[in-house]
Amino acid sequence: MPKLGMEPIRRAALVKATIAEIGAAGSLDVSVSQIAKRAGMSTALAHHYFGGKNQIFEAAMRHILRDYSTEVRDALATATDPADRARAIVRTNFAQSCFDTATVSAWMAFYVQAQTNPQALRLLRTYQRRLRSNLTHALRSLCDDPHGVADILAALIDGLYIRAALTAPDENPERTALNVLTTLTKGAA
Amino acid sequence: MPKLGMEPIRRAALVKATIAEIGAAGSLDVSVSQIAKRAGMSTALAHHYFGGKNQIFEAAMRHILRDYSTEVRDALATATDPADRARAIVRTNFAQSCFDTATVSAWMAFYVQAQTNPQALRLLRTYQRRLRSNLTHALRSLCDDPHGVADILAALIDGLYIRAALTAPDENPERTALNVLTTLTKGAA
Amino acid sequence: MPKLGMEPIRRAALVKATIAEIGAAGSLDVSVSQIAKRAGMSTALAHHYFGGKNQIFEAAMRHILRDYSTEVRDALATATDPADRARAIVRTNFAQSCFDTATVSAWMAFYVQAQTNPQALRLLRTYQRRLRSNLTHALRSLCDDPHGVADILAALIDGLYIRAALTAPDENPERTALNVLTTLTKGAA
Amino acid sequence: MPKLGMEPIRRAALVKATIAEIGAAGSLDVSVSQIAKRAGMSTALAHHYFGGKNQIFEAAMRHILRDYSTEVRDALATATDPADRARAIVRTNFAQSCFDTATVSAWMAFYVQAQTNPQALRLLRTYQRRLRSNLTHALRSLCDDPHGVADILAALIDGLYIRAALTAPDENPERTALNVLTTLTKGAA
DNA sequence: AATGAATGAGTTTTCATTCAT
DNA sequence: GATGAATGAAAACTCATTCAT
Repeated sequence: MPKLGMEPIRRAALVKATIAEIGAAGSLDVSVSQIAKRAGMSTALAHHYFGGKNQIFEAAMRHILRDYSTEVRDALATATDPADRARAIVRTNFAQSCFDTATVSAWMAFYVQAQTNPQALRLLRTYQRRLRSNLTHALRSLCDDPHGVADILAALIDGLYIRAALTAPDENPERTALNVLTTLTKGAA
Repeated sequence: MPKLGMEPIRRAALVKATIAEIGAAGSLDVSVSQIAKRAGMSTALAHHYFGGKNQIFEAAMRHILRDYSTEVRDALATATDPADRARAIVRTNFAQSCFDTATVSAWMAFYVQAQTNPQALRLLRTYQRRLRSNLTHALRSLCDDPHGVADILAALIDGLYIRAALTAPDENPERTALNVLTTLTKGAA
Repeated sequence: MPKLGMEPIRRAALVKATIAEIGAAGSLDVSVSQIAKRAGMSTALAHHYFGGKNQIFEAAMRHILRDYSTEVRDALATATDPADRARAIVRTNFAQSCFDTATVSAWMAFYVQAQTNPQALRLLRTYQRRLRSNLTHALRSLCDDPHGVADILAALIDGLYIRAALTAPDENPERTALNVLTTLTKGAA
Repeated sequence: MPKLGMEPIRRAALVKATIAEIGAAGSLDVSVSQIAKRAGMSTALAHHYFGGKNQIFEAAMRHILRDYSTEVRDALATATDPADRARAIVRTNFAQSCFDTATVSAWMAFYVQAQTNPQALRLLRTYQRRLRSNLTHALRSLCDDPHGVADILAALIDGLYIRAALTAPDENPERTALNVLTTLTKGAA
């Protein structure tokens, strides 16, 4: 009895398995074989549904970004005023989920991939554009140069994140970022 | 044709070739075979002089960090007052040499490696400690909380660097960083 | 051309090829590549089915021991009284099949491997335990110290085998062993 | 100042190192590089003095056999009557020195090599001929068939040695062999 | 007498991918 | 829809051997 409509289920399973394996390996050095095994299917099927290893990875990356976007949107939805919106964006970027081994690995892999894989570069740009746009919007009424301050905060968030994720897990990057937010908005936030 | 004392020459050639290959590949997915060929020798000799692939990579990473450290030291040597020292540090981090394809790739590879390779993590920490220490020292007389400001600036530098290197080559990260430096030191810088 | 259920076929082919190669080489200095070629498949497939070189060897060793055990069992089945059983055991150990080049090589390789490979040591011990137990059982009613005589006969069999296999192919080790058997059982056998 | 007459010193050092390495490895899987390092010289020199790996091994084998022969000769020299001579030969074959890891490994390696290396086969035959001849001589006045009994004892010694060396280090092979000697000489020994 | 330099050929092992069923 | 079978290509690494010095 051939099952119908398996495609989305299989694809989701593979994406999930890919992220898990990346997390376990700490890098993209993960074989299709490992992914397929974790997803409970043959490598041939993985290829059938995605066409190749790169496409599996791309789907996983997209998935991670989509998750991230959803979290940001949810956080923004509960915020009541501009200052709150700005703080919510900052907080989302340092939520526990962002420090999952798999997420960290995927993020670092993004940076590597972006140098050679146009698809990955596009995704990374999408993320950065969205972050900047969200921040600019929130800062509009809080300071004179929302664009400029958004650029600063966005870079600061990335820099603090890398340090916290890789080399300084004990620090409190969220507080630091919020402090800078306050400073750059002259307390308006 | 000198036949003795080849070891340092070969090692240097391999390190140089490694960095070049990393730059060309945009990642650490580079084989000893490629490196050895570019360095003009057999893979056997590469293994003979370094013992293994990892050690070749480590030597290359150390080389990059040493170059970076030298540039910082030189820049600091020409600075005349604290504010100048702080600005010099910032500028060095956005010098042209930092945006060589090979350097960018190595830097991103660092982030990936740091998650699983203790040696790489140690090197990354060394870099970050040094940057923070240099900044703190320069900021001592320029603001109330030199440690805190140094942390912010260090993270900001990393974040701006990644963006400039990967996704926004046209912007002027140096100016942005210098502006923040001025703001956080209340113009004292 | 059957395409399913190849695993047992391939494994058997590899074991057979391994024994043949060991025989041809006269030692365990045999590459997976040689084995796979003789078995008519790629090295990748050999690894796929066995996991690694050591496991291929282990399977081959087990196969040889299993063959030997079968021969002993068959010989014992046709014996009618204790004395006959004892003589059957001795004869089996000097049967033509024991002097196949491949078998001899595998046996000598066993001795070498036993020094460092616990798996090989275990197999060797299994063989020796079985031989001793079979002999003891057969000798029970034939002499006062079946255990002691079994130990002597077992060692004698091994010693005579090595000499016949390696350095004295013309002698008649079987007769010598049977003579000792007669002497030590005071003619009861 | 080129040293003269180094050849015998170097050769002896290499032979000693070879035996030590074989003992450490438990097999002949020992590289010239390891041997040369242990002997304190370059691989090139090892080749210079011996011509190749096989010749180094052969020299090591010859050395082991020479040592063994010396021990037998010394033991025979102190014996006073035929029975004592026979017992001395047996004892020498189970002396502590015969159970050194290196000696055991070399001995097992002999068996393997004898199958393909004529040189090794010749050495092995020399050992066996000598053992048989020594035993026959000692047994001449102790039993009716000294040749036959010598063959039995020689094989028994080898068989007991292998078992003691590889799989049953706790047993007392010497006593067993001496018992058989007594039996086969009807107590004359 | 001695060695550092160098390599070609070979080792085991892994993997993305294809295909017949 | 799903998979076992199969492989070519490549990876890292090792080693006996040669040669110029």
